[in-house]
Parts: sequence; structure tokens; C-alpha cells
Amino acid sequence: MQTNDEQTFLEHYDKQAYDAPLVTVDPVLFTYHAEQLKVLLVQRSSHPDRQMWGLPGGFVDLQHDATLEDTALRKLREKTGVTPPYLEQLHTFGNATRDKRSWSVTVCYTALIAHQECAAHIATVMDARWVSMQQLEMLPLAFDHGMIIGHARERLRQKALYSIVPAYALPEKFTLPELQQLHEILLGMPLQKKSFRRRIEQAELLEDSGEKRADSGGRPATLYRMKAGSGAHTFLRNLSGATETEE
Amino acid sequence: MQTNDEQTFLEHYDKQAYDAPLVTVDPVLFTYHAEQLKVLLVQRSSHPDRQMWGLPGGFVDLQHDATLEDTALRKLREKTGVTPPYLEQLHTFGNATRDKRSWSVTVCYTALIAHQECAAHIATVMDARWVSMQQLEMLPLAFDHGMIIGHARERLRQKALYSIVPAYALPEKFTLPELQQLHEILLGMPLQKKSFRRRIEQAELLEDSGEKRADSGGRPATLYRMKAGSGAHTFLRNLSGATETEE
DNA sequence: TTGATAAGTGACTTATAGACACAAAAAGGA
DNA sequence: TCCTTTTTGTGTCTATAAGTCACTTATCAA
Repeated sequence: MQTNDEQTFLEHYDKQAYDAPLVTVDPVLFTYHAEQLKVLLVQRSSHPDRQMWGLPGGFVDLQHDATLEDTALRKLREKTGVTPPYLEQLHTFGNATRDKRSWSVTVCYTALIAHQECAAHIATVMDARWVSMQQLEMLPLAFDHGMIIGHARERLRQKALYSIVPAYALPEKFTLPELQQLHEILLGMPLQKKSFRRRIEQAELLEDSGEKRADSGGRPATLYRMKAGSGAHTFLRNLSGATETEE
Repeated sequence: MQTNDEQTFLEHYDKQAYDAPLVTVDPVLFTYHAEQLKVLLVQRSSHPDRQMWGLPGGFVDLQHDATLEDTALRKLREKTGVTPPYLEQLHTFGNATRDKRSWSVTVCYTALIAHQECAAHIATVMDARWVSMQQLEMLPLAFDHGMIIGHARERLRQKALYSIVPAYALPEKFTLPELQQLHEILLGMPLQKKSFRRRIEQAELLEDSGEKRADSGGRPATLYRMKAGSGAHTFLRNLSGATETEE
């Protein structure tokens, strides 16, 4: 290689690197199982932070992804085999230091799915697993993924105050006590049964499936499902303690 | 240059181009002046959409910007000469078609500033101006910037329901009737004077500056300022009509 | 049949927003 | 000086929704 050519090459390469930070998409997929909130992590197979656990994200594929959502859904399908019913952009983190390789930008999403929807697929692979919020505290994560999950967790908490978005982490049909328990875990406080039911009835976002379920002794609970059309992200009214700060 | 090296170089270069969409930062800077909400636009000096008006954004400068916020603030300082007191990430838009040149990602911010803070500086340059929401409808914008401003506008409307963030579009000292008028414009509906004042008092986010101002006949209004520390993004309680949908 | 258990409701209390009349503080003119 | 006009700011009643908690309903198991 001649010196001149190398010079040109480096200039060219540097210019490219100058204009374009690395761009990745990192979905934070939550589910609810065994009375715990869990997040999907994968074990990195490549540099940097090889072998460490992190979010199931990756680079935008300019050839096949038409949008950033496509990238998020593609990465989630690769790991879970299915498309989650809820996906919403969380925040974009970008700075010079979060990735050793270069200035790096990651567009993050919050996603929710029923545990049973992908439990089978995940059980077949060794490099992906559900990690509970409790386990998460002990597990060092790649890059700034721990911080990102913290943000997603906090956003989900806000959703629990004002919406029934968390219901997407439950199966298609679920009971109100199940949903209330999930909200209580997200909010870290007990909720009044009556207030909770009242808010959800008023919002008219759920419909009676006609079925009931009795887990073990006690009156059977009505199974509800999301009403088609009107999104579960519709605002509910205030819940006690809602007078806090935004994300 | 040897074939092998060129091969390696191209692979490297292609991979780089393959992995990296264009990354820009686009701040939507609002202000309030003459009873109108206005947004800062600049006239593009380069391809594509040359001569058209658009958001005062640009590429991330990997050498000088440590974070995405740095990029947003740098671009705003270039056009206004000052640093806005409020800057919050809005949303990231990325797809294959929004920029003719390439797959493109833009990280957007909502920013607010008092009109007087930068009116002088803007008046000196020909390629930047404040455009009212009304004027905006007639003006074709570069890229998808019209859609982005629409999203920012809608987010600001939500803020007006739950917070006093819009106060950052006012001077340091302002009266409650002024703030209420701004909120009414953002929400597109009249507000009850008593309810509005009560919510703001309860939030304890403003403090009496001790001064008063009488614009024209009538009782002089108390001038308030933001309390240091506690951000104005703290949630207020519900306002009628709040049972709508999130952004 | 009876007790245990969990789902779901009735009804009262409390808190906050809506509505609107009224008081307070200035300007200006006769 | 005093009265009118104008705008800011408050008092207070009403309406609505959330908090509380006892009570009813529906099922299982002994």
C-alpha cells in the first residue's frame, strides 16, 4: 500500500467516522411471570463486552429495515420468535463514551409481551433469558444497558399510574386481580381494589370475555381482554401519589 | 495500493456505510410573543431542500459534542446566541425515505425560550426567523420537519395539562394571567382563572418576586418567577379534558 | 352443610376541579 | 375628589372522582 493511498483512505475513513456515529436500536422487552417483572437479556457474542449480558439490540440494517421500529421488531423476533403487541420508543441515548469503539447513539424502545407467548422459543436458546428486576441488581450489564433498563422501568411505572398499558405484559385474557397485582408491583405500593376497578370500568378499554377462572378456592374471576381499536395507552384518571415528577 | 488491501478497505468502508445512517439533531425551539406561539426556523443553505425553511438542526460533531444535548444546544446557540433554559428530548425519527441522500435518523428536542432573550440576535441574521403556528400552515418545510413540529406542538399541549413547563417560553418574571393565556393557546380552550391559580399555588413551583406590573388600567398583576431547584416539569393535578390519549 | 378464600359491590367520606359572584387595586375623566 | 372602567385576585358552593371498608357472592374442600 502506498503512503498516498493510505493517506487518502484514512482521510476518507476518518471523514466517515466524523459524520456518522454508530447507530443501534435497543428494545427493553418486559414480561410478567411468577409475580415478577422480568426483562429479556441476551449474552453478547462479539466485542466489546463479549460474554456479558445486555439488551437484545443491534445495528440498523439499511438494506432490510425501513424504519427504526423495523429494527426493534426484527431484533426481538430473532430472540423470541414473535412480534410483541406493544412497542413504544423510550429515549435515545448518545454520547462519546458509552461505546469504547466510537461515538455511539442508541434508540431505545419499551416493549411488552405475555410470558407464554415466547417462553418456549426462549427456552431453546442458550444466549437469551428472562431476568427479574431483583436478579438484575446483581448482574453487571454491557454498555449502559443497566441505566437504560432503569429508565424503561420508570416509564412503565408512570404508565401504570395513568393507563393500562402494562396489560400487554399479560396473556390475551386476564383477570382484574392479575392486572392490579402487576400495577402494584410496578408502583411499589398496594392499590384499593375498588378504585382500581372503577377507573378501568370508566375507561371502557376492556371487555368481558364471558369466561371465568378459578385458580384455587374462592370466587372465580372474570377474564377480560383488550377492546379492539382504542389503545390501552388512553389516559386514565389520577391515582393517589400521581403528583410526582415526569421522567 | 494492492488488491488485497483495497479489498479490505472497501469491505471496511462498505461495512461502515452499511452500518451507519446519517445522524442529525433537530431542536424545535418555541417561544411566546404577541399572544402567539412561535417556532424558530432557518433557511437551508445546502442540499437537499436548499432555500427551504426547516428546523435549526445539524449533524453531530463527533469532535466537539460530548452528548446529543451538546449538539442541540450548539445548533441553537449558533442561531440565537443564547442557551435556552428548557431542553427535552422529544422523539427520534428514522427511516429510509425521509432524506433523499440516505437512510437517516434525527434525534429531536423540544426547547423553550423567552422571546426577548434572543429577539435581538435573530433580527441581525437573514436566515433565521420566528414563525407563528398560523403562518406555519402556509409554509412548506424541508424534510419531514412539519410533522416533527406537529409532534412537538402536541407534546407541549400535554405539558400544559400537567405542568407549568410552558413558563420557560416566558421572560424570567411573568404574571399568572400571562401564563394562563399561554396555556389557553396551547390547549385551545379557555381555563377557569380560579382553578388555574389554585393548581399552581398547590404545586409551589413559583415564587412572588415582590414586584407588580400594570399594563393598562386595572389592578396590577403580581410578577412571579420559577423557584430555583424544583423543576417546572413536576406534575400538576388533572385539568378538565385530561382524559385523553398520550403522545 | 359449613368454613375458608378470593372476587366483586354498596355506600359513605374526603379531596380536588368547575363555576361564578364578589372584592381589591389601579387608571382616567368629570 | 369621586365615580366608572378595567383587570387581578378570592370566597364559596357544587360536581365529580378517588379513598376506605364493610358486605355480598361464588367457588372449593373438609
